[in-house]
Amino acid sequence: MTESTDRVEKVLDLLRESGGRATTSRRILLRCLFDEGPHRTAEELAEVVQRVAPDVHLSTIYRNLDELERLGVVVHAHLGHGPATYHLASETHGHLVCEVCGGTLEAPEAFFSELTDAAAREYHFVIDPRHFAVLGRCAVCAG
Amino acid sequence: MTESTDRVEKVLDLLRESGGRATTSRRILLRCLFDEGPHRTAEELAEVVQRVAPDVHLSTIYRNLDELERLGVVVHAHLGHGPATYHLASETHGHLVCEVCGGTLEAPEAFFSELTDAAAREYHFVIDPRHFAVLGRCAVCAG
DNA sequence: TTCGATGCAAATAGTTTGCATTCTA
DNA sequence: TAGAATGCAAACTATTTGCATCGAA
Repeated sequence: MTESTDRVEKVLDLLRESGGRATTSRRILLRCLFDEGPHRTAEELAEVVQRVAPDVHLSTIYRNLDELERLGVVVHAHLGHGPATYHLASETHGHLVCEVCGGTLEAPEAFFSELTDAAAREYHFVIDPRHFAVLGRCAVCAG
Repeated sequence: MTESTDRVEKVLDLLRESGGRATTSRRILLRCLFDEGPHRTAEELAEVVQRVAPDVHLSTIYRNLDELERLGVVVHAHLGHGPATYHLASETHGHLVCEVCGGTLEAPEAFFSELTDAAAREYHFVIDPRHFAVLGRCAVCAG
């Protein structure tokens, strides 16, 4: 708890340094991001934050997530058809999402290195494997 | 022209065989799909169709595209943040989309074969490289 | 003449924005 | 006390749906 509080305050310092302000909603949101698992949608995060501070509006969550993304603290990814999910930039990985059951597998960035190399070689294209999901069928649904 | 008309009629036959009907809007939509380039959003397709038949509604385009996808004639892909794009199932390929300029590169399915093999080997996951775009930065924007 | 397809309006999901108010630095 | 952040309502984009009507088989 104390450890994650430290990390929260560190990000709030970062926020202040860039001309921003440390607010209650940001403090609570950051604690959620540090304490809870990844792959949370803005709506899910809002729900968790609202258990502590019911007045924090969903649009504030969106605005805060945008700001934190601008600072490089969080990133968002699109996993399939639904809403975007947000997680800490430090927990960086790619996603394999099942089109059938919606299940998500995390794959380390190294897993994409061959594709990344090939794209650079053949297309001079720099792949960012974190921002999108690779779709397909998981072991169970592929049968 | 005659050639694409033949192909259109072939799909309309398929539609009839599955209990559906050959309608004007479907005939025009199919001609657009066969004649125009790939990566067209429902809205773009509606616009092209409406040049010929102004009364065809966007919701009809969506319903027709759904039906054609169910029959395996077209597929849709999500290229980054915007709307989905539709193209013929016969023109199957993956997409590299630049996060900065939005430019799209098509890559043959073979380009993803190493990743596909690795996913099968390590996660028993069957990748479908066509349904989602791989994001990153193109040669120019990575500069 | 039946039942699938359509046009239209309205609903929906996810996200963004304008604006008056509140609160941090 | 200046200006950043917020709450709220409303706009917005992409898509879906309900329903009366129309049209293909």
